[in-house]
Amino acid sequence: MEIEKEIKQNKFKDEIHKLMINQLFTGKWITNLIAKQLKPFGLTNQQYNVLRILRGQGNSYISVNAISNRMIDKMSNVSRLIDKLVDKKLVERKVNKEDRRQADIVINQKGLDLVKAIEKTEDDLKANFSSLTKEEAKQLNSLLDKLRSKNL
Amino acid sequence: MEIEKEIKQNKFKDEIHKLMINQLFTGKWITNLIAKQLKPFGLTNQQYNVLRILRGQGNSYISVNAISNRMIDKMSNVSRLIDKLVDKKLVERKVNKEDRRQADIVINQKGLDLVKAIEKTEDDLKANFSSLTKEEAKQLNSLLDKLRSKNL
DNA sequence: TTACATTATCTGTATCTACATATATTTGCA
DNA sequence: TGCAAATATATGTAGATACAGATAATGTAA
Repeated sequence: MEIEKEIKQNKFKDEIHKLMINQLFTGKWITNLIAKQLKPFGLTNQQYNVLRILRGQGNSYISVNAISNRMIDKMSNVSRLIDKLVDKKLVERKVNKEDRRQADIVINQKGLDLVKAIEKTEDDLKANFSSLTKEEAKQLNSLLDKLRSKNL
Repeated sequence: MEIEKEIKQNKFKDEIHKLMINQLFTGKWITNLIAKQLKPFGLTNQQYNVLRILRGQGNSYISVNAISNRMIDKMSNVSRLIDKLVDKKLVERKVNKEDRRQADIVINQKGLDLVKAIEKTEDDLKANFSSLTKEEAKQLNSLLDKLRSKNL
């Protein structure tokens, strides 16, 4: 549906204004789709994001700060996010030997299994994006990248 | 910056996967820009969204439900959002005469003044989007609309 | 080596959010 | 009419989030 109908607004001040709204709306739309996908697994979007980052590290440990830099949503309290994952016994945390300020985080087998199980539902999620051709998706990606590139 | 660099991920499973991440990231980016714009005025993004919807109604009252339908983020607790705006004396709420279940909301002069003051800072916000031509913005808008249109 | 700045993480707090449920009112129909 | 269903909004609760500041360890320079 066109953004005008989604939020019942029939005119925008200009194309940029419309783009902002459209972008916010679409971002929220995807966030909700993912939240629905994750709900049966008891994970929030951010927790899942962290688990996938950790899986990308394989067996090697990674600091809280490094996780934060890789997150889609670079929020301030990755600590408490890790707390939750530790509580759920999906990841392990220990103090770094060389730098005792630093926490070393690693995903464990239970965490890996969970990520794998969630990925089995990826097709259902992707079905929501079938309206674009691969070429259009590519074009959209490059426009989004360009949008964020301030050339002031 | 390309999304790969923003989140330090050098490959994505496919174009759709990349698009999801890119979209989420860009949505968050805009949300944060707006939050920063609004901070000096003591409003959250959602509160501002409601104020603008109310301004669009002029002097006529509008129900909580109708506000919710027009919001970018159709959250469940518009009631408490209105509470905040009433506390700040920016809007007024009264019971509808014909249907006593319904709350009638209207923006007042202080609310209108605040919206106007915020709009004076719009140019600063828009400067962040100067990297796209009007034509590209249009193209992006139509791709986003198409993205959300499930053709299953 | 001691003091100060820096870095990495954690915690306190207020607020926001999602979800379920409650309350109040109105509608529709037997 | 009277009563169940539907509707509109509000509230309770657990958890998430943003922001400021605390804590602890490390780096650095006199």
